Amino acid sequence: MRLRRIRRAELPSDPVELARFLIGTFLVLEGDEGRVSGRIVETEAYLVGDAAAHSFNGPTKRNRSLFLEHGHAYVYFVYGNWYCMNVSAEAEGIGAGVLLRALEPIEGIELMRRRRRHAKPTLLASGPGCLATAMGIDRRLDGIDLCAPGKFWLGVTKDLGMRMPIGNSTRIGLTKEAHRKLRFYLRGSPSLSGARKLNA
DNA sequence: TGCACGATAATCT
DNA sequence: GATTATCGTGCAA
Repeated sequence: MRLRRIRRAELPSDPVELARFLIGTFLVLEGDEGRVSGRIVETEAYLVGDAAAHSFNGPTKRNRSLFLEHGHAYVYFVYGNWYCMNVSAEAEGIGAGVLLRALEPIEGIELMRRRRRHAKPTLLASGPGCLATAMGIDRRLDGIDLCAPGKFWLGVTKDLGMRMPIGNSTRIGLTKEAHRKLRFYLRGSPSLSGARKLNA
């Protein structure tokens, strides 16, 4: 599969549009242990003025990457055990992001399997914490420009723009703003997280 | 104190 | 097989 780096001008600078756009694109990390990549199949948008968004209360040391120009990585540590990542989703200075929740492993499946132990191949990166573990994403990647030359980037194939069956549901694991339907997923993907009825 | 989580166990169909 | 309950873990507010 031939992947090329995405250009920032191709990325929507609106969280909902970006969340939809990223479905079917690829996340690539050329790490010390090898290259891993996967097709993004599940995302969630976190908006300006959204009480569930990490950026809601303004920039802090932790969340400042959310305020970078769209297309940068925001990596954070949660629940004492896992990392999760967002793609920043607005103009510089505006805090919003798209959480990457699941991807279908493409390259480096053996490496992902080692990191994740016993998971089934399709489920190696099913869930935001699993995704980061399988890919080998950690704090060192926070703030990286995913559109710039480097080892961590967003890729697309020739069929960028092909229509895909994208589903929409409520976001997972929230108490605030739980009713908003800001989760997007590739219908029929075997790698989705979340309850069955959310993936209809 | 409360999480943008995940694994295991318990409790269903 | 599928959904629901519980709990550990470290850090920011």
